[in-house]
Amino acid sequence: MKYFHNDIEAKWQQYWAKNQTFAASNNSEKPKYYVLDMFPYPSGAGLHVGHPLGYIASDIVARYKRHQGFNVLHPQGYDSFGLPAEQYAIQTGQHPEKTTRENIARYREQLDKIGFSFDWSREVRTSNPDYYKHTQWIFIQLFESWYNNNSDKAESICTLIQEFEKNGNANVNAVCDDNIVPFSAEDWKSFSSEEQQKILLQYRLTYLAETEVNWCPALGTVLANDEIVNGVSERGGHPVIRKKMTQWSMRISAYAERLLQGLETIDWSESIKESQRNWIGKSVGASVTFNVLPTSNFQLPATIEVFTTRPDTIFGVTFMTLAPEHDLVAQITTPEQKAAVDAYVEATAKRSERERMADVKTISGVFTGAYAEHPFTKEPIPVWIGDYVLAGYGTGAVMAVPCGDERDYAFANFFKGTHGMPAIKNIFNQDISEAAYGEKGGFELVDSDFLNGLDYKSGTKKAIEALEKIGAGKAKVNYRLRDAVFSRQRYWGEPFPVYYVNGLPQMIDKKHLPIVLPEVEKYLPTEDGQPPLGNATHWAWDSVQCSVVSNQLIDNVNVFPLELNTMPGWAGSSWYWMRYMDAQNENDFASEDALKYWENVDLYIGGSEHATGHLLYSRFWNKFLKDRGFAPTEEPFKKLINQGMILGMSAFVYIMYQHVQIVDTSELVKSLKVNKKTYLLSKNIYGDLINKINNSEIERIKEEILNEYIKIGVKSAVWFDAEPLALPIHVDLSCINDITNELNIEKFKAHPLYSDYKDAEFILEDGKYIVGREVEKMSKSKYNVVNPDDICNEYGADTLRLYEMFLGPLEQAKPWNTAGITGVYGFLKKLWRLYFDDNGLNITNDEPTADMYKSLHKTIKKVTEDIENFSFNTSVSQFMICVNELAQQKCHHRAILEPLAVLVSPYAPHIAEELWNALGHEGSVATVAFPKFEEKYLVESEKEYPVSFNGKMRFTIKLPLDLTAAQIEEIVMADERTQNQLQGRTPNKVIIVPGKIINLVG
RNA sequence: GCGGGUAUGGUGAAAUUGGUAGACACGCCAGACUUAGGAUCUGGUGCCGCAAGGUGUGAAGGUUCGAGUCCUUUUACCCGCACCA
Repeated sequence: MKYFHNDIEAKWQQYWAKNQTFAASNNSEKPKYYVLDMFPYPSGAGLHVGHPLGYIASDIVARYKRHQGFNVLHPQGYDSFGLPAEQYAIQTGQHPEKTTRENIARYREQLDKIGFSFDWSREVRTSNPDYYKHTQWIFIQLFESWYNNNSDKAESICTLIQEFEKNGNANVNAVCDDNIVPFSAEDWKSFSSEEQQKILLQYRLTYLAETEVNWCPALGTVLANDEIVNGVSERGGHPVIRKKMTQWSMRISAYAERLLQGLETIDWSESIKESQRNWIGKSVGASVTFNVLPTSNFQLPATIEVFTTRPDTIFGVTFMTLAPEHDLVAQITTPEQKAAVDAYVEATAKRSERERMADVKTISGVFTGAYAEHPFTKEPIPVWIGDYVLAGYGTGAVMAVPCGDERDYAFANFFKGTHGMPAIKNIFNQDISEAAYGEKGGFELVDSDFLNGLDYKSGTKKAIEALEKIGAGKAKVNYRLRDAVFSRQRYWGEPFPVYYVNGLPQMIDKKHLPIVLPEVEKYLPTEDGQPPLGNATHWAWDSVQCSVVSNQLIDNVNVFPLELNTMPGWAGSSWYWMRYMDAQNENDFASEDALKYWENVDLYIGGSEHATGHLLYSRFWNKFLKDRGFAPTEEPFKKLINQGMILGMSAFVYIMYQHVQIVDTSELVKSLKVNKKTYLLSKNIYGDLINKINNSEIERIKEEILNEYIKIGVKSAVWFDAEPLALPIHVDLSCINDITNELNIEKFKAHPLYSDYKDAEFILEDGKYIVGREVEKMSKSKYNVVNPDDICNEYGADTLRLYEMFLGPLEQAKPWNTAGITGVYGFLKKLWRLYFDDNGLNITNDEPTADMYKSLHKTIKKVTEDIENFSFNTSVSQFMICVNELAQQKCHHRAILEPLAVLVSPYAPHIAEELWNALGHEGSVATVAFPKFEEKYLVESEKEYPVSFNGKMRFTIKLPLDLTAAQIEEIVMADERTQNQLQGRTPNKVIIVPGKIINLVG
């Protein structure tokens, strides 16, 4: 009986689906285990072999845990709102819902083929109204909450209103907007409802505010900081500019410290934790206020607040610098400097974020003409503006201490001797003639009044105390983490459950959710620049009927306009793991019982590209929901593993055209295109060509080409080698033999992509056309994509699963090479032959030999340890060793092969089910107890000792393990091979570690 | 610049945590069988050398009886962040 993977796999996939084998129960006596994959965005391209890598690993863990007696939750779903479907809709007019649905169907088909043990009854789709109704609800909760620094958690906005009514805002210690105006309880009560709403917006965890946002004109939307990479949009690489807009924001900054501290409690890779720490960007220092001295045009009292990590250098302040966008710039600039300052501010505004970033080395700035007063010395300090100071960090202003800061140093030197730039003050007992002294140690403060003689630590402490005493500053912790912009001017996203009364946002009550995405004719922004939802004709809120009605009914009395923005891509993915716990719940995002039972994710596997975005926002929402009593734990993902990328092996052919540049003996002939013929060079011929090696084929082609030129009238042409002669182009993998790297010329010529080369001449080596190979990222445009469906059809899902694991450590990037797959395929066939011969089942009930038990138990031990350590590649090796040994031992013994079938089932579930059934068992192997390792089968009585001389292994000697070191020494010294090695010498030292090694020194 | 990571045969990689470097595979070489297949099986395969032997984990030092593993210095590549005050 042969191993037919196709029949077996189809059969068991149907069985699992029909019997709901992997449906998790929410009421179980078993301990719970929650294994989660980062759910995919269903793109039109479908899956390639890189995508399932993490899913296979998590599936192995899920299946293993079931064997270990856990109630396992292993769900899957789709992050189905997003830009690509919408861009496609804009181009084709096709509704994104339709393309998304089709893409999901294709994904599902591909996933099913690989035999994952997902509980599909819990599938989620973020674009499904049944799902986003809860996303909208969470948004409302954020709106109805504020962050109380005293309790260090989010609280209902009601508690804030009560406090306002009782005591005004004097005692409120909240994370809120900067420009809070103090008011009393009486004030609050006297405010109109609208005034009260405006004040509350300054405290809410999601708030509407005019802020500087990243606007991407090409995508027609704003983007969050994590959606911008190197100054351009992450999706599509379009430029991004700064723009002031009224947008929804999430007060994630309230959670900065908890997001940072929480990292200490979770089992994530150090690099991801570092990324998050970096993104949060905590710095400890002080805020210092400087009074601005009056000038002819500016008399009002004003202060500049700065943040510094070096309050100890306060006496080194030589000047101050404001960001060009700083609010005070316009007010304090003197008439004499106005023209220069205006010009500079304008020029800076024009430069894109990217230009400003690319151009870090150029120093620029202008003196405002104004002076601030040093808090201690009362000396006037000139105030400059410069674009090296970022408006978005700290207060957008710095106290410049050139002797201790590289950038201040460079700035001071650049403007040295110009109006408004004093000489650098040095407050370190260090030489700063060449560079600033940036270290936080190894110095003593000088010329620093009461700080003289102190170091960084004590100087900082004393400076802060002194600043507090005179009311000019205080200790402060600053975070780089900014509040996250939450509005997108796009169609394909969650609508906000928000309508506007007099421009003030009102939440729609929970019982009217979901607010369903309206139909629009066009997915583009409206002509007057409104987001795509501005095209909807049925998009107004009737606050009496409590339903969405036609825009024509808007009267701003009962019927109001609805929000036109939609939520960003990360809204739906910031809580989805909780929905899986109770995916069918219609009233709540999940029931209390379900949340309490499943708690959080035990193992989360996904790509490292989500290091800052998804993982930070998810932790934020989880913490918020925890504060408000809706989420069970402080951190959502206990352990995180990032799978490495599977890279493609691109193939290349090398084209040589005839339109190369050649030199006429009398004049230069520029890129004459003869265009008669194209040559395709085999890999090594191309190599010879670029290495300028004489090769008769190349010489022949050169001559042919030269002859063509001569035919069109070029006299006595010679080859000009400096020109690029040939270039590589990607060739589709379907046209090559993966093992021999030989091009199938017939297939290549027939391939629609390469019709241009039908008449090309193929320059072969040894009668073959060999393609070049290179490791690159797997992508459609590089024609190096390997489809898992093809692998499943040819070798089977079990082979695919084993091979993906066998490639190397899960977290490491590694190239895919289909050629190697025959190794694991052969292993499965060999495994099969332990159970079956040509006549069918071939199993004996005889007692196995000690060797057979040893092979089995060695494997049980290794595989168990490997799964616990997520070292899946080494278990596959161990399976191979085991099967090789058992084949050698002619093992057909039930007592060995029964546990072996269970052992391989997490990795190769289909064949395991088939073997388990062939052995006479009913039903699925999925929850059969995992074999237990027993030490007794591995106990050895002898050991093959390596015998080394001066650390070099010379021979081995087999000795009983119960010998003492002295006995071993005696036997080894008596051995003639020892005497050969020693040649009469006596070793100075004999090192014997029983059970390990023997080493003779001297 | 800062932070994280990686480096071992022709290739993917292993190494019980300081104890026989290269397990397991791919590829390659040789052979058996054959319905001549990209099947199956056997043996070999780090490099130099006919061999004895030498040499070998990016490089250079060090600790140790013994180092891929620990320490110091250094190089290359990958990933993140980047005028963060």
